[in-house]
Amino acid sequence: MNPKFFLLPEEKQRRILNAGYRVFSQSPYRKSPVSEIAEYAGISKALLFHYFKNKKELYLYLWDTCAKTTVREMEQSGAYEQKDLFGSMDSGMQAKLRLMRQYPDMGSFAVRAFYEKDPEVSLDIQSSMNQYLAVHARRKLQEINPDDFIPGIDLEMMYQEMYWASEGCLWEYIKRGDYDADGMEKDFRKLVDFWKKVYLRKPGEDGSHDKENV
Amino acid sequence: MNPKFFLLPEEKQRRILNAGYRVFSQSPYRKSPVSEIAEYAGISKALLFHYFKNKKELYLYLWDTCAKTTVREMEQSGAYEQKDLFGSMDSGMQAKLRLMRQYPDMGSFAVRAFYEKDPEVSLDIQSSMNQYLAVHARRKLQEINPDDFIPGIDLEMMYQEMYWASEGCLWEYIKRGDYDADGMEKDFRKLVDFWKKVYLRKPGEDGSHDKENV
DNA sequence: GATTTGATTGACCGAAGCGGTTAACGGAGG
DNA sequence: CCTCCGTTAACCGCTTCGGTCAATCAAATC
Repeated sequence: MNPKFFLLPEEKQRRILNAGYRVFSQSPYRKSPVSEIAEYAGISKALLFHYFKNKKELYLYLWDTCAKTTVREMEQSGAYEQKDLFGSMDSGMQAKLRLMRQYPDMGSFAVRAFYEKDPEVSLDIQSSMNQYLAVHARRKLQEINPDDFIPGIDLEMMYQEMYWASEGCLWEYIKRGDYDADGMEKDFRKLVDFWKKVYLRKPGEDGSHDKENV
Repeated sequence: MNPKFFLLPEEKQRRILNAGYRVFSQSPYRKSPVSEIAEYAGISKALLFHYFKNKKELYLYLWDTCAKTTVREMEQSGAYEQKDLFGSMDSGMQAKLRLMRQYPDMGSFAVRAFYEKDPEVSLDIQSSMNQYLAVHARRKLQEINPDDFIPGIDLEMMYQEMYWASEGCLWEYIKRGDYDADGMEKDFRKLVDFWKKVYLRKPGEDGSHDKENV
């Protein structure tokens, strides 16, 4: 690709990225025309082909940038270091929302690209994905303290359930093309509050040792 | 449309429906070629145009059939009459799974069609949808008995949360193109069991009047 | 003011794909 | 042998595709 792309004003770069995410997230690779991307970005198709030598290079650049941006944002959020489970979920969601505010269609693009079947790009996607997965640390449910939660609860299931609910909540917006990050945040906050009330052990309940009961 | 379509063996009709759901669920209306549908269905494009006079008619027929089939299946499931909240959720999910076994892509098709923007079909979709919504009864959370659940819980939020979690669980399969209805059912069952343990009031807890404590 | 330079684009190319039609095929029934 | 009818390959005119290129234009340089 043409290195002059990086000399463009940041806002113009982002406009091009977002146009690409948008178009590629709505149709499979083969049915996503470059001309449509150029139109969304507000530039001519010829200029887009001036920065990227062909459609495939543009697509793979989008994929790579999307992965890198996500990893960076997640690491900066501190979601991985946090001890508190709810705090870590909150940090993760904050990062997700920050991404969505800058790149509304990046998430949908990532899902679609990950499951893309077109032989022209699928191999490159998969191999670069494996690379990222190798670096990316696995989740770490084992570090939480079971005594914090109501007795007898299946923690694995609880975590799974919380994950599904937050995904379902987000999808509610995404599937109708609504990018209201503030609305999502509000809904998510309500979810977390609800979880805390339901899952966390109430002080003074039949724990083996309740030292704090002021 | 050609009434001879209905004289076709049922399995062939279903193959055509499924081919249509599949293709139209993966790209927007305009980018979903009829030829591809014919290929999936295992017939020639000419024959498809023999049954449906054009692409639009085929699309709207799919939409209409999808709506009718869903409504029928939901009504038969008894999900609307059930008093027990979990029982009603279970019936609903059973119906959903039965549909998915027969028409794997119908759900994705319905979502995509509902949000379709193409002026050639969007008006017809919207107006027929309003028709269905007028008939379809609204949810009825008010009928459940708050005393069955742990005290102080926000029932509205609980219902919302359960809905999101089940949607998120399903989406986990759908987004990766996996139609394993058995797997979905197993996951969903585990969800319901988890909910029952967490949300239902344990006998002997501090209710205002615990008459049953044998 | 003339000239160079580099970003940007309208117009274009051959190829492919689109929705839709038609003439012909082929097998079953009379 | 002919007739019917479900079925299709081949075709049509048109649009759209990925990609190219010569021309445009404004700013920098002389």
